[in-house]
Amino acid sequence: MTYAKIAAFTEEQQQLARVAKALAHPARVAIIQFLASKQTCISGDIAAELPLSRTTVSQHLQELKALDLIRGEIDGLTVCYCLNTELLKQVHQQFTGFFLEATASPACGPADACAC
Amino acid sequence: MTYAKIAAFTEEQQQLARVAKALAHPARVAIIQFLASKQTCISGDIAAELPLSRTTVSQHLQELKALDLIRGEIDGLTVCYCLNTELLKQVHQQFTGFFLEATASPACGPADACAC
DNA sequence: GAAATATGTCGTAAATATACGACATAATAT
DNA sequence: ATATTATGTCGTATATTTACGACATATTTC
Repeated sequence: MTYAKIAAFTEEQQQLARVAKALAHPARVAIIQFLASKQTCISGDIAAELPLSRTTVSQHLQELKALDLIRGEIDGLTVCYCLNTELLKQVHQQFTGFFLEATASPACGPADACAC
Repeated sequence: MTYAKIAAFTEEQQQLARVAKALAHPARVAIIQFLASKQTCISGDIAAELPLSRTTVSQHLQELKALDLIRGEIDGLTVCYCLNTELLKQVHQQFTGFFLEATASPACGPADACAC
């Protein structure tokens, strides 16, 4: 009965954690950066740019696609991936809200600790 | 020889992924929000606020502490945790840079796909 | 139609993460 | 000194992630 107490948290917390998890591997960060750098939507030869096997890259792509952060359209033989910039903007706002909340309080300084 | 190809990515990508990973579980998001909500730095009775055992919460706290996102000072019997707001601000900027980069290109719209 | 090409899916091995009970430790209280 | 309290650490069971080779599928190209 171990594991998966995730449902006990708020939907907001779960949502933030889900997106954070999508960014929690350098390969997925790199994929998003790569897609952003290309004006045209590049197909799965993304794999050629990364130090990972094609299969593994495909797996990472599916994870990003599952959250709808990226989209893929079949174009003949190749698949054309692109960023869902609308969603990414929403996610950015979500993170910003979280960080503003977290950095609002003075709390403890950089080197010293707190004084409770 | 499987696993851990992480070193092959840039330090920037690894750093972003590391922080994202720290936020990749709702419990850790909740912990940060809880610390932010309290003016005083609350000790480990954070566990009482979360639907998890004390041990598990302690584990999550250690993960956040390992990245220096939170700090803990021993105050007699209790440990006084607090947010490292300075670092959180830096992390916020880092995420903002990433998201701005990712949302800069027009790419594909919300419902339609890309046109390569 | 057959060969080549681009992808996705499946199976699987190894590494990590999650969750918690049982102990160990240290400090306060009695 | 002893009991109580607050924490951390260890061990361990289970779930998930990461990584990749082997196949299956679909689409061009010849």
